[in-house]
Amino acid sequence: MVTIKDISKECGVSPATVSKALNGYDEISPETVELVKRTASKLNYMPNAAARLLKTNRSHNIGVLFVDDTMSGLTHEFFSLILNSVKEEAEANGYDITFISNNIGRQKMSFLQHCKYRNCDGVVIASVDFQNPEVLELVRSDVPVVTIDYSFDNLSSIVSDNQEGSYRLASYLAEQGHRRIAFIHGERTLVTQKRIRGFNRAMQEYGIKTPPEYLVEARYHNADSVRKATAALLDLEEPPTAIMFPDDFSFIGGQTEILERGLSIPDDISVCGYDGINLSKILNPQLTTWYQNADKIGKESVRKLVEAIEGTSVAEQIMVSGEFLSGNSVRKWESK
Amino acid sequence: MVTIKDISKECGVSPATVSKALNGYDEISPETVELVKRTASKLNYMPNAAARLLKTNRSHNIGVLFVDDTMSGLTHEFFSLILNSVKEEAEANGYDITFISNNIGRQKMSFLQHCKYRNCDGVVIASVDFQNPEVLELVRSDVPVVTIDYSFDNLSSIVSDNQEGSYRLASYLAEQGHRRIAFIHGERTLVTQKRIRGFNRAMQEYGIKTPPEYLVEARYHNADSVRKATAALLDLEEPPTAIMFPDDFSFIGGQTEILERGLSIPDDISVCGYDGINLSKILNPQLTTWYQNADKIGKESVRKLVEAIEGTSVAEQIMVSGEFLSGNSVRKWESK
DNA sequence: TTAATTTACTAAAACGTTTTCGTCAATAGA
DNA sequence: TCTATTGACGAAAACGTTTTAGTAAATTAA
Repeated sequence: MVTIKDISKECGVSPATVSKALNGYDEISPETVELVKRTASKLNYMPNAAARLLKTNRSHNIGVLFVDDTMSGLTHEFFSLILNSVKEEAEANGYDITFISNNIGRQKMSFLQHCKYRNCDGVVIASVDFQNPEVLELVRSDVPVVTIDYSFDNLSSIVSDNQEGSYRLASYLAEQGHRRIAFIHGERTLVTQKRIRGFNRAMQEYGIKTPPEYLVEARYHNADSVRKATAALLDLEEPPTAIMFPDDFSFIGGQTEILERGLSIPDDISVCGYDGINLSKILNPQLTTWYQNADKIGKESVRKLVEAIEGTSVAEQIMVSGEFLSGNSVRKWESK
Repeated sequence: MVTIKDISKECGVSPATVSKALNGYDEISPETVELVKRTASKLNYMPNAAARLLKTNRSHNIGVLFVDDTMSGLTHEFFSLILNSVKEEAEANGYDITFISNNIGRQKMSFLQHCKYRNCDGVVIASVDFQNPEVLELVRSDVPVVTIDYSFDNLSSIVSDNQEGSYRLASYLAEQGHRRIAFIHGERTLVTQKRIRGFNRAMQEYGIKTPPEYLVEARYHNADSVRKATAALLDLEEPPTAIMFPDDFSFIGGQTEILERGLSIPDDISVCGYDGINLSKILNPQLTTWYQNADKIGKESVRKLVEAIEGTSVAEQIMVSGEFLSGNSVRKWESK
């Protein structure tokens, strides 16, 4: 391993000078800087992140806390997209990312402990149970934190405009003439509440009375659970003519149920999803859905986090807007 | 930050003793060990990974090198599954994972340099271009490496049984009476070659002559490209009665083409995928496919890597077997 | 000319561990 | 009883950086 000392010997200057030359201090003469940099690259020098961290207390590492137990974290396309975007933006800023978990080796440690252990400069939190005591401990600690789709006081957060999304989808269905619109929503998180609010607002604006049976809970990203919810809706005496699904992926569960009953989309029943992931575009029929800008969500959260780490950033709640994606899964409904 | 010194003061012993007590050296009396451990947890002590690394040269960090440019790395369900499994097995062994990239901050650095910078104890490589000079540099370096689905001499590798997979799928189609079987395969990587070999072997065993047009190249995980390949097959004078697709996800592209031509699966045409990801199970009709044990692939690669890091492991090529997943996408074909 | 400032550099401490080599007492062996 | 061994611990160096507080020479100011 080639160290600063090797360079200092090769150049005939002190290690301190090498360090300063490499880090752009202005008290080193241009010729020395030049010499040091050249020999550094000649020797293929790489600074040792650990040694640097030990002195500076900056690891250039940001922690990522995504889903704990539900397991669908890395395989959930929407979150994969966010993760990917977080990774890229972090790297662009000179940071690596570390997954924060709470069982490393045989030793149980809390999320916060894991962060301290790895000296994370900050953490991006998404898709976890925000009531979890360990998450709260982390949030309230001195580690800079940015949350996605959930907001704490005094902390920056990036939220997708969930209310707008479901509002627009529901409005669209109403505009197409549907009056019996059901909404299969996910578990009752904050995100879900926003979406329900958006749905309700649309219903109200179009003067549509929605029977309570039309609002049914299922599990995000879970085709089975959504299939059952769909079945329940289709079994109603007055089944809906349009269904809004919790997300694009789980919609496929509903689709299965619909097709197996000999119904067709969109002739017999109109549907829309949520997320606007790749999958939604290649399904047949192409799914009408709401695109969430995962890329922007990821980038913005890293941007805010780096601000929080490096400077004095003021806590801010950033709303990332989405986009209506029209497919072929909704048809005009003629009122009788 | 609470350090070993704090504990040593609290206990009235030297830092050396604390370190030894905490790390289970046998030269410390049981009472002292007990005392040290108790005060450590009382003070909520966490060792500083960087300081430890500096002395021991072990970061307890393993690098993960997945896809560079193609971008479909984290959003590719199959690789997500491997990544997830790698992460879990790593954590179970006391390691964190770090994504290896070659542009961190504004500074361009090679994969190897990134590994050195972060002091990765070892690296798992998958789904990259194994001819890439930077990848080769890493592979040939002194950093322990395990590769997935590609083998180098003197290095451990974990490979999925690709030949067997496509052999079994093709055989199944033949057994169902199909004689015009096409294979849309991915880019010509080693994996693809194995799959083609498996396919050919089955054709040979069943005495089926496959015209060259029946073997067509498309891009993995790319619905568009696969759709075009499908169109080409259906445009043939003698179109196939069964098509094997490169993977479950991209099959959807083919499905779109098939449905748009008014054909139905499996009545008019039989299909099968590859991977056996979640998606394949919820599609309608359920896809006949080959399940690759991503979980095992991930776990085994970490197991071998940890062996390579910690002890003297002998380089070994581990074959992970898959499983035939029968769906409803193939029908018996009556020969005329 | 002398004093003050600037320029370009260095010595050395520090970050939090681990580990080698002692040391000193207590115990065992002869 | 005297020596050899064992047990339990500590001092201090080391890992590779960064950074503070210098210092000596060169330059400028008075």
